[in-house]
Amino acid sequence: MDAVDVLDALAHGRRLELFRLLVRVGPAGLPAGEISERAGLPPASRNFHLGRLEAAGLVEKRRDGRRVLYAADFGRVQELATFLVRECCVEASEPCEPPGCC
Amino acid sequence: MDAVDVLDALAHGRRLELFRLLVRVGPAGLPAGEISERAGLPPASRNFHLGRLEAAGLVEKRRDGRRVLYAADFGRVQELATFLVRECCVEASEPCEPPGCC
DNA sequence: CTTATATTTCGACTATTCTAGAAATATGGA
DNA sequence: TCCATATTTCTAGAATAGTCGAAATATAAG
Repeated sequence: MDAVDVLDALAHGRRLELFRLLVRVGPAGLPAGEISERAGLPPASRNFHLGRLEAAGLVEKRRDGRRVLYAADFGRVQELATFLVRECCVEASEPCEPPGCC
Repeated sequence: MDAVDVLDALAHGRRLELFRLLVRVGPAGLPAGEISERAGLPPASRNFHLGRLEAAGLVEKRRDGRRVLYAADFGRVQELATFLVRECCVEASEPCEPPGCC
């Protein structure tokens, strides 16, 4: 996993909004058109951002007739969090007690 | 918490490297000069990036004599992860089973 | 006060990302 | 095939972020 790609994909107001929308909707996902409506994004911008989320592995797309559905990939977030603190305190001189760490 | 700020702060190769360095070192932190050495970053760039991490609440700085020590704030990462999937599947039509979610 | 060391701020240049209209492509139905 | 609808790709200008040398600022010790 390239953590920078995942973080970069989420580090944008529009994309964070899109991702959280898909998280709320669940595995069923939403068609691209409805995503545009609900997020107030023109098709070109919507595709630009969904494309980055997809490249980072945060959303998956599948075709359903003439529509394309996008859905969030939840596991990716968990992976990310564990990666960030993976080597916590390995170089620390004193024992490490902060919460969410070791 | 402004999740975009936290994500944006981490969504950069240099900054991710800096943060993980401070995570490894633990709460004791490192002086700015040593951070420059270990990360191979000139002072101006180092400060630019540490400043963004600090603004996002991911690192804290404290003065120690003529040095300034930077240390990671671990809790922030946990907060971030729970925020990202907080409203998971609240709009889903079918029950939601993916791992790391509901 | 003067000097040496550590860190921060300034400034200008380069590179990347965002945005969205318009054109192109794909699908399904009559 | 022809048409309507859904989505993607193209394109170029605007906005934002990154880089780092050099100057400015802070701190401690003699």
